[in-house]
Amino acid sequence: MTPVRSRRQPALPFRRAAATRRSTGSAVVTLDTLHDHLGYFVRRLQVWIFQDFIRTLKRVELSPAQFSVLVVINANRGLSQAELAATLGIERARLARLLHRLQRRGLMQRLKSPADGRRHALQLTGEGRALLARAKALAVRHERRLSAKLGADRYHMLLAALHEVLVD
Amino acid sequence: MTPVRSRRQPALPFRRAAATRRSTGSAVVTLDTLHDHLGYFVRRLQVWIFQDFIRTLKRVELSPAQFSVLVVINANRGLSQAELAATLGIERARLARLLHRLQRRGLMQRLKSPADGRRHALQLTGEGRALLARAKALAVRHERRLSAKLGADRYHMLLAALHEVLVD
DNA sequence: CGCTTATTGTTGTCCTGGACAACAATTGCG
DNA sequence: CGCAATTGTTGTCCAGGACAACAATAAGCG
Repeated sequence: MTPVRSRRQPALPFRRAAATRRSTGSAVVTLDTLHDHLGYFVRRLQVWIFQDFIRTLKRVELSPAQFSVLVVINANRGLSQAELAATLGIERARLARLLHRLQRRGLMQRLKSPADGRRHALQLTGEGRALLARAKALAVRHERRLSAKLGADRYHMLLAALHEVLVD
Repeated sequence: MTPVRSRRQPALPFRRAAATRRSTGSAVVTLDTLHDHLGYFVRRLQVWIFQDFIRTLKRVELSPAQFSVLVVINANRGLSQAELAATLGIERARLARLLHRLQRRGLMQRLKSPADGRRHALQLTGEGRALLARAKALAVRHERRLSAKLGADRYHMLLAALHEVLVD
């Protein structure tokens, strides 16, 4: 039940000598208690992932957020913005501006829902689907690089664990 | 090896019925290939962690970045800003402004390094150490909540895995 | 020693993103 | 009908990442 300080790790500050070794050689900086904060490492990993993702999808000029938006619209044609925002955990306000840019690029359309005058039925254009196909192929490459960084075993373990926790 | 099964678009994959169920009841939105992207889940987890961390440390008014800065300074007295920035993966420019605020709050000091006139030797003030102590106690509570959300087993697994990957 | 290069901290600027409020149009429902 | 809720939109504020420029200082090298 005690989250910090599992039984696997001997009490505490002994191995804490496991500090970050700088490239300068002898200089050593201790992370101290940050070692016991999962959020710190999750953030570091997330930064790495985003940087690699952006670099890999440079050719199609899609940010992680834009990519996820296109994927979900493509898989759920006619989706409303509120549903999309709730699904991806994006704010409605931000999604509106995000879609505006994608629409100006000719990647998707907002159709007025015949049943509900407030809703926009979202769908990709042909161009959007074509770009998304290219983007998905690049995203696979990114994912492979991530798997290589983590090690295939750890990669699958993490994916399974987070899937189990976050997919309701 | 292949992390993503690139499939065409049969719109609704079979087992992909593991879609997000909206509170509205019947409406189901598919994440499609996002299920195969670790970055998506890492980001969702990171958002959750930061929100809980900020809420938990509300009393001491410390952001995750500020907290990490104080922890590392406290554990490495006399550190320079460049070293601190490199350790935490923060940009020098951003760290300068960040420290400015912490200094105005009286939590830390920049002392001129006697050996090197360019460097600032960073150290916490008494007030800073006191606040950090309170913050650490709160951070432990946050960590417990995170462990509860993930499940203690998964929590320790994730921490060990990321530690192994990201601590060089 | 002098000259050039590197490092350190700082400031400015641009842009993305999260958070929140307000609003018009539309729908749902008592 | 009349009022509350929903949807999409816009405005604003602020944290944060990225990048350039700069002065002060140090280090390397002839």
